[in-house]
Amino acid sequence: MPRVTDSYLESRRRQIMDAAVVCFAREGFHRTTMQDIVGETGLSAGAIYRYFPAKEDIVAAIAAEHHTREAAVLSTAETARDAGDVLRDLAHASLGRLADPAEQQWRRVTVQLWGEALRDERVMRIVRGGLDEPIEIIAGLLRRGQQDGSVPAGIDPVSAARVCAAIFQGLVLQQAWAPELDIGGYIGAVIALIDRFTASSH
Amino acid sequence: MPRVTDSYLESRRRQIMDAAVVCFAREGFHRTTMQDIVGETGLSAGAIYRYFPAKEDIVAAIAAEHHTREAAVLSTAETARDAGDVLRDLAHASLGRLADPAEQQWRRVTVQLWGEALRDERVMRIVRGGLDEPIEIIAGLLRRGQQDGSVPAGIDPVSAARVCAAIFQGLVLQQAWAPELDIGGYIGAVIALIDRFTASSH
Amino acid sequence: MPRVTDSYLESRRRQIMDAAVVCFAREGFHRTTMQDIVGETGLSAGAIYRYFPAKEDIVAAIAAEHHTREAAVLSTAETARDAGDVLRDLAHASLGRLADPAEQQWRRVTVQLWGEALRDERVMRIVRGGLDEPIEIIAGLLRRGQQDGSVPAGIDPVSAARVCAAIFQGLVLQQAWAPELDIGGYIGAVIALIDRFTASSH
Amino acid sequence: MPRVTDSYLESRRRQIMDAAVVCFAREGFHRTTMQDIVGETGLSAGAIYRYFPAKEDIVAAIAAEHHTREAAVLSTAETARDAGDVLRDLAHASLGRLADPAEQQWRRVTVQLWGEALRDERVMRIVRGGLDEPIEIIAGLLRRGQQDGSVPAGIDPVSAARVCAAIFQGLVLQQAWAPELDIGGYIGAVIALIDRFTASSH
DNA sequence: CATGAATGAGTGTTCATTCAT
DNA sequence: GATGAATGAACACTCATTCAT
Repeated sequence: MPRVTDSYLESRRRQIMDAAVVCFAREGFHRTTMQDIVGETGLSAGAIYRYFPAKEDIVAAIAAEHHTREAAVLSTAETARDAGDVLRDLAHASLGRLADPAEQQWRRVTVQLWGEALRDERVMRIVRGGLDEPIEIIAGLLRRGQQDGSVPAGIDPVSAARVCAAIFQGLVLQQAWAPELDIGGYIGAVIALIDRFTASSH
Repeated sequence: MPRVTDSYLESRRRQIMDAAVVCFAREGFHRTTMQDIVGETGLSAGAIYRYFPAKEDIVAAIAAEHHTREAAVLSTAETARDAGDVLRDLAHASLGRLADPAEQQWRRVTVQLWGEALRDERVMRIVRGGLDEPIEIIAGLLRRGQQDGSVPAGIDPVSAARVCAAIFQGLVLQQAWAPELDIGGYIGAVIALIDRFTASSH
Repeated sequence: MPRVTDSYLESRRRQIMDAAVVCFAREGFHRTTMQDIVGETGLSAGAIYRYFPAKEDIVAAIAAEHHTREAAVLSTAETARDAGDVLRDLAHASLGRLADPAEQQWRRVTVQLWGEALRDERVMRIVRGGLDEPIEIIAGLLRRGQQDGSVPAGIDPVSAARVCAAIFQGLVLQQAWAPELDIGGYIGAVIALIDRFTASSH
Repeated sequence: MPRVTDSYLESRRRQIMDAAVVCFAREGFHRTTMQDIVGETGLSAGAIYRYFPAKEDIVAAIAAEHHTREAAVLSTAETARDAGDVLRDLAHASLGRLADPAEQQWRRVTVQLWGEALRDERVMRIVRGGLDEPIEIIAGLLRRGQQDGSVPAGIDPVSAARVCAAIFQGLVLQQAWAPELDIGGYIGAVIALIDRFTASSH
């Protein structure tokens, strides 16, 4: 089966990562054995090691992909529009995405990556990138908002951005625990918060 | 008429749990071996099994203790004072507690418990209790606030309470990842949010 | 079974090493699996790892014991007697020992250790010690013999000692390959060589 | 009418065997993977299996080539010249060859073949041939020497021939372990031994 | 009652070999 | 004919748990 196209190789990687996500979501990283992944992919043990040198590398690859996906959402925020509008868009985009049932497994994996980051330097780097970049972007946004008066002065923009990130992270966690959670309501509450916070004073 | 006093037994449990927290914070649940805990306690393997029938039970016991501690903070919220004041107190109490460096290890363990809850029904029950009770209390608080007009109507109190919980959870996570994080600034931002949100309109 | 005497522990080590020698002699280091050793000892896999952290450590321990045994033979040579007499004693002692059928397995293991030394620094150190020490002793002996005239001058004592070592090593190898080899005849030839070499001139 | 010439096929075999010798000398038979050989040859895994049905066959082929080379040296001994002279020539030829640094890798492989012979019947046959033939030749030589009086009577010629073989084997081993060894000195000592042993009685 | 040596199923990983392309 | 991706049995080693002492 040699002399194979790059896209073939890439699709094998996908296959393994997808299977791993299924397993990790179901059993956690540590309770998932390579045999579980082997079973889920339909490949052989050896085949998997052709694409990933170790189990940890599958975890890291998943974390990295995760990060890439999440970063895509932020690109909408880079505009120079009104801070409140951008925050509202961001809330809808990032929180709204969690309503997609197809993403359910990712949520469970995300929560585990949070813990894994504490043990695995590589995962930490990836996962912190997924936190630090949004914080920076939102802090910049708030700073600009403070300059044009749409955001209250006297607040540390980075801390406020951390609160925004927390609102996202907390929802990820809560939804991982209770998938039936009312995301629309949650978004509504967040929007109300933003409205109040960035309310143009009369 | 027990051969040894209850307090003796309890202190042994403490000793094991404390050692386990040290190990779990350092290496994670799954990378921590019973031998690690044995080494950290100075007890024998057999002795530990006298107090906990299985490794998972140590995890569960730690989760339960965790929950108990956290619940204590909430007791201050049960008063009938002004919603904004209670929220501010709660923010100071619950977030401020994270500034205590002695609690650092717990934070790392907490993040892991979040992931463990997804796999262990017992841990899930405990850990969700630690989320659902605060949500209920805060939702009640907001409901009362909406009645007396100090909280904007038209917001789902439970969703808003979830946002409050998220603000706490997100900080726990962010601090586990970066212990040097500026908690004072974070609290400031949260207080500003509460101020705006519960601002007495007039 | 805890609180066990040192001699108990020591006898377990022996048991494992003896079993390993049987396996290594039969199948070689690399073709011997830990399961083979488990089967031969009657112990469990885990038990073996309590005494030796890795398979390589069993090999190293065997090499070390080997070396100790061999070194014992040399102690007879340290006397200040006539060089020829000492060489003859040494030939009888070291070569004669190979006639013991109980040592048969060791021979096969020895030959494998020779190759293993090329890959394993630890084994090399041990195994070279088993060569360098005898060479030094015999070279000293020959040097003294040259001074008192019982050994021909004009020969490099270290090189001659290497030849002596080779005569031993070669027999080990040849006997490993053909256990039925006539050791008595071999010793006879060696003794004749020594006689001629150290012939009292008159 | 082969599609490719025999010499092409033969040169492919050479290429593989040369690469294998490099790998075997570096890592030993068992630690060398087929991938190592693939990497060293630049051929594909499949290609190698066209020339050698199994890894063991590469080892066997190397052993056979080894034997062929060594046997060539012996051809000089078949003359009917004086036993002492032939032995001296043989010593120079066979031991002197070891001084060639280009042969260094072979020495390391040889020592491993010795151990491998104990496990692999095919290797044993080849490698024992490399011992038995010289022994036979030298024993014959000594026997003739005993008849014409140039070699002391009363010594078993086969045993003495074994000692000669041992002197060669021991040097191979010692040099594999310490390539910087003084071969000239060693040959000097051997020649001195032969001189004494075959000294024309007068 | 405490101990810690023993257990053994299970783990992640390797690698000689095959065979679809 | 050549390729190299795939195979999968086998490997060294781990570790939660037990129980003889």
